[in-house]
Amino acid sequence: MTFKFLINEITSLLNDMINELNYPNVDFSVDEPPRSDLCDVYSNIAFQLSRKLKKKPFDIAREIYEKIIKSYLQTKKDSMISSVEAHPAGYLNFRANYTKLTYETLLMNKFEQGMPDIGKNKHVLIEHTSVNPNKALHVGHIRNVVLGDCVYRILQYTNHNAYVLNYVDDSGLQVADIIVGFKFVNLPMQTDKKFDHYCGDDVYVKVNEMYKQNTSLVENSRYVLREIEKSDSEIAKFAKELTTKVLNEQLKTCWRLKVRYDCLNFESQIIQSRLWENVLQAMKKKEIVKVENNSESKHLGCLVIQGGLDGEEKVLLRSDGTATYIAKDIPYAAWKIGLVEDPFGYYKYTTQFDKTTLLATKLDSRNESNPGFHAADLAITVIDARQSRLQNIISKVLYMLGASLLRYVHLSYEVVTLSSDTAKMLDISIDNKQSAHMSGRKGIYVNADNLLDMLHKIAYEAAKLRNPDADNIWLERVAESIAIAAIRYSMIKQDLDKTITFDIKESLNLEGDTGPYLQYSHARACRIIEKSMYPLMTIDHDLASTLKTKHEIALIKEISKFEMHLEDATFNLSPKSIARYAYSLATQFNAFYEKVPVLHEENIEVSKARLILVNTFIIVMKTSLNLIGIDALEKM
RNA sequence: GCCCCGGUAGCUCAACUGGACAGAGCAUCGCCCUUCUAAGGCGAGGGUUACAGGUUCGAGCCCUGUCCGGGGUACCA
Repeated sequence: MTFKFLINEITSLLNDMINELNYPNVDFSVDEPPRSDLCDVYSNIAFQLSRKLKKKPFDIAREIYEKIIKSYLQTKKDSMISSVEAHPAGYLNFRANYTKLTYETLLMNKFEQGMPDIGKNKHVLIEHTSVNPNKALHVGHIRNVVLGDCVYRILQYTNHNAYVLNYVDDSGLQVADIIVGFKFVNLPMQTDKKFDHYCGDDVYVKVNEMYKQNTSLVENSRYVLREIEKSDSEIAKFAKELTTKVLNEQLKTCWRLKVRYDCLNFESQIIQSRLWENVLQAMKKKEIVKVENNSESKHLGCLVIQGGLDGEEKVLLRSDGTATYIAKDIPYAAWKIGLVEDPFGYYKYTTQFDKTTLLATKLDSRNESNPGFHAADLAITVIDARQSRLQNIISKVLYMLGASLLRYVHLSYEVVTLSSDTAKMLDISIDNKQSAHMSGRKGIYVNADNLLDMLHKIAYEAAKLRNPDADNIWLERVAESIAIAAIRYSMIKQDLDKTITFDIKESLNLEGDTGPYLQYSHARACRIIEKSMYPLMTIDHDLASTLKTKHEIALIKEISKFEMHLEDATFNLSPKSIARYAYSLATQFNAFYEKVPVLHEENIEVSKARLILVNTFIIVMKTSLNLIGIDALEKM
């Protein structure tokens, strides 16, 4: 929060300066420098002015300093700025008033990080996970789940009225495939494996292998697909039973990762509800769709979107009348932003790990109060970049139906692939390629539960080594937290438009730039507070002025930047910003921890001030970790 | 073919959205535990930011072209 004050003060000082000196208006930056030994904040304003004024940047910087800043610093006593330099390179370099910065920053201690109201209670829906209920989650899905959950946490924290939806595609081809496995290949329903693993690892893969030899089986899947859409058919009932069973196992995996939801939306109900008809009517009215009757067209007899993106047609209803994926997604999207009335009823599906209620849609909406999910100001759909084209079509259709383009956001990210080493470990042939794409159909993936189990085991051993006397319940709990931290952090620290090359060996490393490293810095700090003999003080200016070594200032500066990164994460829907901030915060703390004694400091006043610093670090680190769903362990 | 994304140290990735000398982790090699947890810290080596032009006071970032990799372009999702 405080660092932002410094930047704001400099920005307004420079804006006033432009007016006073009658300089032309220019865009200029007020930012952090690449290295902290240069300054705390710099501005490029002299460069921007130099073109219009036809003077050298350094001369302008010096002029600004001499004519404006010098007297500003002399008169403004409560300034966050302590000194300014016109650098020969042309930059204006500012130093912060460290005592003031320290005081303001450590004051946060007092009110435990007040929530910044960025969202103003804006109604936001976040759809993520949405894994076909015919298989278990693999690491590729985890990127989606964790990304969506972190965005939820960040929006929730910044006062958005946010809800999480999980779209259950219970009537698609992938579900049809495993029904074929059970009903036509007669694979057993009974298994010792976790049921989602069994369906994905064995049934789904096996059926897809059989399709290659036995084309009549493919016909069966078409038949199954048509039957599922009739709600009262035997197949439809079986599908419901089957998908519920798989879904429940998938949810266990998500809950294990500390991911929660507000509502399950079943695809089958989107077709069966009036939702589909209403949107269809609206689309017909606006001539967005038509039945293709051109006998030359490859889409003869289908209901198509005209001029989808590049003027190409996109099929909504197949010639046999069944709906394609996008035909269900458009009404769903329209429902999200309230272009249609809510046709659904809601019932309590279950209670989740965090004691919150998970609701699910149902077709009967009589005598029910509506939980108010639909008609959001903003709908965010978390789905990978391969869906970009489809998502763009959906946006365009919503726009043609009268919605603002700003209300539907596709949060896109690149997929997760397996490194060549990992592919080899799994006996996957990749012919000299650098990585392998995962494929549920081919059985090429790293299962999420299995990965968590491996991480848990390693973390357990590591924790036991360090805490030989600890009891088993504690070790289990800590190991689980560490495993989750490792996997969550690894999924969000990269840029969204970069493929994650997943490597098992690397992911099992709990050192360096990892989630456990963040937890460790927090745990270390907690031990200092725990062992302290003094009660925690509130910062005052005298205590603040005792904190002046390099590592203290660096840590204070990093803490003071928390809200800037939170804003960045919120506006850009970017959990990465929080993840990288937390890492940098942890690094600063570890350097401090190494070089600056707290409990062993002889000067009691200094020791007390450092305790406040450590405690503030704990608060900010814990808050940051919560935002990305990592437990702030007090001991590990 | 057309559209989208990527190419930065041996490997995996950053770079505050056009600013100062391109930074971390892993791996390799050194050093630091009678001192608040060594899941840590310090140091060393490692770079023509794929390539060629262009715009700019300034380009890893913007523009054009080329090369390489991935994805999309289904009556699959």
